[in-house]
This record gives sequence, C-alpha cells and structure tokens, in this order.
Amino acid sequence: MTATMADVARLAGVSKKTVSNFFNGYPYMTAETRARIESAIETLNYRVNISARNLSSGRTGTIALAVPEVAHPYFAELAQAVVSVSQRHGLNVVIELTDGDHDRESALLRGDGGRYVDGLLFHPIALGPDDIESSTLDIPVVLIGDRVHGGRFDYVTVANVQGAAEMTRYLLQRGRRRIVALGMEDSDLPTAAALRYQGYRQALGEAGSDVDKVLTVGPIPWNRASGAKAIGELVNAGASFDAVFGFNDALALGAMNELQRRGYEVPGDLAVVGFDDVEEAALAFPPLTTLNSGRDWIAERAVERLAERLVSDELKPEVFVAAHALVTRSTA
Amino acid sequence: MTATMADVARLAGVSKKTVSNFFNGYPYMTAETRARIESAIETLNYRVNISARNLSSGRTGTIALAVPEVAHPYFAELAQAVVSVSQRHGLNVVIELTDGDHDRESALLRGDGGRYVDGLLFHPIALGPDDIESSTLDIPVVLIGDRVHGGRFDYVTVANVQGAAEMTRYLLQRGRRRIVALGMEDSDLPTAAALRYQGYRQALGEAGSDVDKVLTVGPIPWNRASGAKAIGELVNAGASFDAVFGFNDALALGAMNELQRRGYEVPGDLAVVGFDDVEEAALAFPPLTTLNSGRDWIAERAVERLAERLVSDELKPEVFVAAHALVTRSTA
DNA sequence: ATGAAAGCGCTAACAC
DNA sequence: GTGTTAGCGCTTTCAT
Repeated sequence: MTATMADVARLAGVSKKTVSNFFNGYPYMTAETRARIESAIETLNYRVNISARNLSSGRTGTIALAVPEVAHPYFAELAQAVVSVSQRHGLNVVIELTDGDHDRESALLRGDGGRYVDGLLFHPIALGPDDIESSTLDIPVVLIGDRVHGGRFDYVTVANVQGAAEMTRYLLQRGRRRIVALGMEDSDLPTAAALRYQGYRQALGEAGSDVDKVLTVGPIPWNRASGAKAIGELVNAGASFDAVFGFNDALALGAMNELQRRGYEVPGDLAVVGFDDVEEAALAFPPLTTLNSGRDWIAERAVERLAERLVSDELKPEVFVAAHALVTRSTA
Repeated sequence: MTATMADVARLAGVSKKTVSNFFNGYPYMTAETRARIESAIETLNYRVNISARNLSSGRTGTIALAVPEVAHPYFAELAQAVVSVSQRHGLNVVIELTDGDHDRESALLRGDGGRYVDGLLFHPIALGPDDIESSTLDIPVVLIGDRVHGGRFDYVTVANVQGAAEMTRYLLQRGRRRIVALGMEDSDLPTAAALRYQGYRQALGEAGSDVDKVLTVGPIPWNRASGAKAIGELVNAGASFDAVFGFNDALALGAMNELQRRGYEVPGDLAVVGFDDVEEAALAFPPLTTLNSGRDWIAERAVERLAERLVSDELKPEVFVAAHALVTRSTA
C-alpha cells in the first residue's frame, strides 16, 4: 500500500536507479527528469524506506550515545552537543540509558541489541578498564568520560587531575586551608572521583599541607541531594572547614544550598566551588566558581572521531584530553 | 566478512529459520539445538543485522522524540522519562533537535528524512494548529506539549490555564496583590505563554483585580538568563510589585537570582513562584514554590499512546491532559 | 544521463 | 520442533 521507489519510477517513466539518484543528490539529471520525479513523489506521497537503504548500503546513518542518564545537567548538555554536532554530520543519534549499571554497560559492549547503529559513543561509569578491553563489539567505539584510559579504544576525556589540582591551588591561594573534598573516592581505578581526589591531594602536597581525612567525603550519586546531605552530616559532626570543593557542580550546588539553609554565608563564611561548569552553575545564587572541563569540545571531538572511524579503519587508538579553564565567579 | 544468520545456521547444522527463532525468543526448541546455536554465535561473534530485520518485518523498533533542545532541564527530564519508558516497551529513541525552528519542525511533519522510525513523539513550539493539521506524515504521531490542540493527532498536554489560575489564586490568598506575569504572551494562539497568561488573568478577574500591563512581561526564550534580564529591567523601570510568577521554573529561578543579587529577600520582600517543577526548583535557595505540571505522566502517556498506535490504526485522536499539583516550598 | 539485474540479511507463511 | 521459499525496497555494478 505504501509507495515504493519502483512506483515512483513507473509513474515518472524512469528507472528505479534514476529515482535513487534523485534522493542521493546525484547531480547529473535533466531538469525534465527531475521534475517528473518530483511530481510523482508528490502525488504518491512517497518517502524513502530507510531500512531498505540501510540493508542495501550496509550503513544505518545512526550512532548510539550511551550515558547513565540524560536528565542530569552534565549529560543533558553533553547530549545536546552530541546530537547537534551529529546532525551536522548527517548522523542520527539514539540515546541509550545505562543507569550506571554494570550489566547494562557490559551489554552494550557485547552488542546485545544486535547491529543497529554504525558506531557507539559511550560514557561508561560502572566498567573498569578490563571490562572495556574485553569488548567484543565490532563497530567503532569512542569512549567519553572522566577516566583516562588508553586501551584499544579512542578516549575523549577530561583533565581530571590537573583540573582538580588547579582548583585546589586556587582555593589555597585565596587563603582557604581546610578544604572539604566532596565526592572523593580513594581508589586505584581511574574514576573521575579518584582522579579529582588525586589532583586535590597533589595541590595540598605542593602547599605542604596534609589531607585531613575528616574533610574527604564521597557521597554517591553525584547530585545535589547527596551533596546537601553529605555536607549537612559533616556540619553535624562538628567538622571545621573553610571551603568546599564539590567534585562536580551538582554536589557543590547541593552543598551550598544546604549551608545557606543553615545560615552560613557564601563566600563570606565558606567558599564553595564546583567542577564542570554546567549552565546552572552560572545561574546559582551566588554564581558558582567552577572549572570548565571542556564538555562541548569533548562532544564535538568524540563525534568527529567516530565519524572518521566510520570511514576509515586504519586509525590507531588515541586519547584526547580536553582543555580546562577556571571560571571564577562569586563563591570563592 | 561479517557473519550472517546463514553462517550461524550452517555451523550449527540447522536452518536459518531456527536461528531466527532463537533470536526472537521462540520457546519451542530443544536444549540441544539451542546450545549448538549459542556456540555457533559465540565462535562467529555473530550479531543480528537489525537493518535486515527492519526491512523484512516492516518495523524499525525505533521512535523519534523531537524537541527544541535537550539541554533545557524540562526537556532533559522529559527525554529521560521518554527514553526510559520506551526501553521498557522495547523501543529505541532517536532524538531530533528542532531548535524551535519553524522550518525544521515542518520538515519533521513532512517526513523529509525518509521513513526511518515507526512513530514520532513531537513537542512543537513554532508550529501553529494549521501547520500541524497539514502534516503529510504517514506514521503515527503523538503531540506533546503545552498547547491544547485537538486536531487529527493525539495530544498529551499540560493543564495550562487551570494550573496558572491555581498558582495565581495561591499568591492572592497569601496577600500578594501586584503579581508580575513573567513569560506572558498576549495571543490567540494556544501557546503555553498565552494559556498561562489566560489562567493568570482569570484568577485576577475572580478576585476582582485588574491586570496591570506594566506587570506583564514576555521574555524569550524561557530560560534563566532572560528571566533575570526581564525582572531587572522591570526593577530599573521603577515598577512596584510584591510577587513574580515565572511561567516556567527557569524564568522564576532567573528572576529570583537577579532579585537576590539586588538585595531583595525572597520571600520576605517578594514572593517568587514557577511552573513545571523541574528538579532544580527543589534545590534552589530558597526552594522554589512551583506547580508540578505532570511531566513524567506526560512522557509515559505519550509513549504508551504511540505504542498503542504502532499496533492499531483504529484509534481516534484523543487529548490527554496531565493532572497538576501545587508544590509549596519556601518562596511564596 | 539512465537502465537492468543482482543481492543486502533477515522474517513470514506454510509445510513437514 | 524445524525446514523451504519468497520476498521486503533499496543500492550497486555494469552497461549503454
């Protein structure tokens, strides 16, 4: 019942190939032919069947973006950038939600859903390097994320250690001495939490300060609610501190919110800083000092790298590290 | 070079059909056969070619979600809910960004990209009822949004007029008399802006108050920056008011931020309320009083309705209006 | 600048 | 429970 290319060809009095040429922008065609085809398409209300094209051409024109969630501001802004760049490259993007779940992340690298995209942009958070190396997926994959990895896959990543060190140094320069590391993780795995914590320790070390374990707390997940909760508990426990370094903006914003609620002045009584520079950081009250971790560049680089891999399989794996920049606003 | 189902069948010593059965969860199969197939899949590292399945079955198992942008908290949370519900229904979601652009929204309803999804979930903001009625798309479409429309398509929508009236009444009850309508649009088109403004006027009318045009401003786009800017200009112009009703949370939050920056106390000097109840409303300082407009229900209802339409084409167009609820927090 | 024929890898209908 | 046969609607190659 739905019209096919053959129907269009018949009505226009040309061959299927010519209609196909029309849709694929093949330039050599008489205006006459073109007009007949256009009119046939119009009267039949014809649309190219992309499934047929995909089977025939061996490509889908679609990539998957796999993230833990998309409601989180960081991932929402990442997804926006990814989809937007992809559209410019003529690629569709399907969103896969992993929920940060180990099994769902593994399933992606096993290609459990079947072969339905040309490539995968993947921001894992539950998988370790070994899980990742053991992938059996046979389409191009570009990893995005906080971790520096550098195995069989391309990796587009944040300068976690340097960024966190820079932010910590900034606080130290401003005279802050007792800095809460909110979101830390003491692990050898290259997670964002561990790497940012490493940068924090490094900067303290340079300054000749010791890490006070009382001030290092690791709320999970990294959202406002857990930031608020963790800092509240720290205050309740009687900890003394003069700055809070949230390992992402949500943690920092949640903490700031809770501290204000308890009557502290920011930055008068306490400095609060974040990491990532999501949009809401600029619009908080007061506007949050944070670190731009290069999210848009990451999205663009990752899509472009994947697009290159779609075309060539000669590429050696590379690690791309985004530039970062301190964004000083009002909270420190 | 990539293995096909025929290769698997050959290696397992069964027919293609049996392998197909395996992948489609057909239950009647000896454990023996199943094991042979599994082992063949393993050794060949075989993945189902979804393009071939799609062509053959006439379905893609994918729907498109078309929104102006996905970085905006409202749409990010909507997308999260849509993708999550869709996954439960075994559907993939590709995100289409329209940027609120009239041409790009029209293109979607013309099916310009070809037939690549089974259905479309569409949140238009630039199209009028006429544009929408003139769609030539021949796949199921479910419209989402602020506007109550009710034409050839299903519509899942927010109770704009009632919600805005309820919020305005609430402010009046709390003794606020000069309420800024931030985001209003004086139009006959059923836009969110016009409908919420209509609710605002209605509540004022019930209370015997007149609308003071000075207090109705319509910043665009509906984000924090324009909310901040608009309220700043109002203050600069010397307007006197005791409450701000932001027609979405971003406007309200931006306005609150700007007012705090200028030294006003919220809610002491001024009440501020929003609309939508995005996550950040709860986490602002102070937490924003707003109206839950039923976003998650909308996502769920829309996906389910689309899923129903994928199966049956006997359905008459319906309008589904989400329940709303006042969420009283600290700002009014 | 356009046509003819083959085939992409699967599912569907029906047979056994 | 499993096999056989036909396509699904395009793109591709090669010809003209």
